[in-house]
Amino acid sequence: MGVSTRDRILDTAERLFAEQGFHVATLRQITQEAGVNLAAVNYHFGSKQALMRAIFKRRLDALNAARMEQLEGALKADSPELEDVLDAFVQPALAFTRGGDAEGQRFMQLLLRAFADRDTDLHQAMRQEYAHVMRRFADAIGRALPDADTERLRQQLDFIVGALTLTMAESALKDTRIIAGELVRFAAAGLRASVPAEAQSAARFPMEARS
Amino acid sequence: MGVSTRDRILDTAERLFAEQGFHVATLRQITQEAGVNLAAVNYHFGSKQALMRAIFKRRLDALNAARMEQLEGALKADSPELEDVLDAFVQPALAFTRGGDAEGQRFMQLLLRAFADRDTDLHQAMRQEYAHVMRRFADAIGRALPDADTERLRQQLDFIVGALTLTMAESALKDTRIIAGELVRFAAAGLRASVPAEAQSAARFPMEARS
DNA sequence: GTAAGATTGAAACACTTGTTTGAATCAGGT
DNA sequence: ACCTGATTCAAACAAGTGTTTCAATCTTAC
Repeated sequence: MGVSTRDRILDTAERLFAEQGFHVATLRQITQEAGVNLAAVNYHFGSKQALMRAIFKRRLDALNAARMEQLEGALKADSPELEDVLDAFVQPALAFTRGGDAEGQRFMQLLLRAFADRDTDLHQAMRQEYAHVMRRFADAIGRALPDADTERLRQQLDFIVGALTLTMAESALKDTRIIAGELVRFAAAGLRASVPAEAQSAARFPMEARS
Repeated sequence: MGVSTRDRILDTAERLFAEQGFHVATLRQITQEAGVNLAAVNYHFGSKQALMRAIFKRRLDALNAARMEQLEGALKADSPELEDVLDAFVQPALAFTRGGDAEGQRFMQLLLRAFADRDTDLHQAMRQEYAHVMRRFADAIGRALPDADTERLRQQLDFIVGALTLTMAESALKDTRIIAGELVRFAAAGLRASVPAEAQSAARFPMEARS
């Protein structure tokens, strides 16, 4: 049978929130395009805000789970490869749903809006859910680059999040895969450059003291 | 003498739009905090939308002008230094107004919202104004890295825009200067990595330290 | 089959929004 | 002083918002 009312609302609202923003997309538009009654949103979710939270939770949980799973694979090795760690962060962002890349990009647009909306509870909730995963990835990158400064890694991870979110949300759909690969290379070089050159060579050739 | 009604509206609306977003900040709140009459907005600007456009024009013109001026200085040299070009892009973003960094950060928040608002005329206008400057910077980076692929440079510049906009909009105010420096280093390494190694060493020693 | 609960439906509610109006006030020139 | 246009002001307007209400309908279990 057809999808439940609840799911139809979730899908349609996600699309319209991403396209138009939370305050521009109205409940009347959402319920009309979803083919459900206006009151259904308040019945199933309680409020428009709660609907937004439900949308976010559904996607963010899936995204984080996919990231953690791929990260675990990358960390199997004794000294994980930096590019594999970055792949685990970037790749799931564009194909973490059964619906293919389109849904992934749509959620990136939503995520970008959430980043822009400081001082909202949604922003806080997202940052909080993000924080856990970010810490794990910062640790993983630290294992791939043992001599890097941890605090700086955290900072640079924010750069990567910004580059990923904005380019994924904005780029043409067909380019996302290529862009993801480019971003991994770009970020890997940026991260490696922050490790002091002496430390890198000193680790490999401990006897050689360079000026 | 007090500031004109028009300017008071401009300043207050810019702050509230950045803090709360275009649709959440109401004309009644703006005019009340600015200490002017409600109808003053429509009298001086025509509409709420037109007010937003005026705010954007004022800042974006100033930002672009500051960037182009600093870029011109960096391009004085025969072979411009990559870090100087990136500085010309990043530094004006956080201190391009007489009011200091706070206004700069506030506009970065506004810019982030504009990026998130695809399909609006404001987004289109911003991208269009941005496009010109971006092309100039892509060219300048191309001069600093003669063997780099132009198309890829354009792409990587988008990474930098994303990293800059999101981190500047989000970070604590006092950290912006440090972050800007970090971003320049991070981006320079990422850009250099996309140039084939053989081409690099053939050109010169690219790793020379920078203060 | 029928009672109980979950879900849908149409309508109304209370409120806020951006905008417009027309009179009152101000500024500057002659 | 006086006129003319620019600006400010309080009030109203029309439209749209999220939410609530309560009856109608559909599900499910006994």
